[in-house]
Amino acid sequence: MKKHPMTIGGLAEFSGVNVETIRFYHRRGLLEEPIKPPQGYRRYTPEAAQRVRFIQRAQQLGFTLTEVKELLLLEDGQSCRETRLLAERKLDVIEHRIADLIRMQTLLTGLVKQCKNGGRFRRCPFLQTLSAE
Amino acid sequence: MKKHPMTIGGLAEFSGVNVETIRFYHRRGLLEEPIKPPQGYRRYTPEAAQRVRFIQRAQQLGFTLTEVKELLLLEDGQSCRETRLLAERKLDVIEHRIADLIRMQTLLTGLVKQCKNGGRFRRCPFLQTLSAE
DNA sequence: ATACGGGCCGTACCATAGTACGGAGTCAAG
DNA sequence: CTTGACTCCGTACTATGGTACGGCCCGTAT
Repeated sequence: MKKHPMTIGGLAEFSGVNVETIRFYHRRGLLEEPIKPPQGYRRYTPEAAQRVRFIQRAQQLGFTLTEVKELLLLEDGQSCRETRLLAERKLDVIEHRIADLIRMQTLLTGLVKQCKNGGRFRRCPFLQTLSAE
Repeated sequence: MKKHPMTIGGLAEFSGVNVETIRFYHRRGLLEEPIKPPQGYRRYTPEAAQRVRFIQRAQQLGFTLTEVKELLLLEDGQSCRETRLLAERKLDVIEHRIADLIRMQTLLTGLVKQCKNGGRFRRCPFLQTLSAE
């Protein structure tokens, strides 16, 4: 861990993100701008690094930055019920996405199989399917 | 079916897309611009509608417009082998995406369950997990 | 005291797949 | 022959999650 009134570069490096990403999070209201002397450099406490980690984890779970912002608000209030609702909605979205992808996977697998079986002199079954009436 | 030297609006309506989308496909080189008297209106044959359908189906299978363009080129040559390679690569991507989503789903489901079991007086387990060191 | 690396800021840009806009021209019906 | 709907075109804007740039300022080590 860097010695801790870290500069933006230190925080970025420690968090494994780009400096611009930190600035972007400030703009998006995901990360509070640390107190900073006018015309001076921002100095980050370890809490900022914790916030960034929070954001990264939430993103890994499929939350958009807009939703992460909501989660961060909820975090301050520790509203478990609302948090759960957010998570359940996200779970629905994820389940739909999985179902869509599995449908694609099934169709694609079938088409690829047809291609493999097809002789060199038939039209490509894949392209035929895409073109069909 | 509309009577067929269709205008762009007719094609769009028939295909269930926006007029601007058709124009966008022209710009992207996905749809050939039909012959048209200079200063006149574009007139589309049913082949154009078929192309649009091709694009839509390929998109439903998870191909990006850039890939759809490749598929359209392949279609003209009917190169089954290359088409299959494209499809197999896409299948890989889809499988990875499914695996990622299932990982998210598992984690989220677990966290939601913890929230349900948790009492009113503990910190929200979900938020706690996101914040953890 | 000065060099130089890093931070400051606003703004523009990336990919993706379109959508919207506005002023001018065209086409067809009445 | 006029009206109204449609089309033309280039350009700008949408959402998403950042990345890049450039001119200037700051801070620290030498």
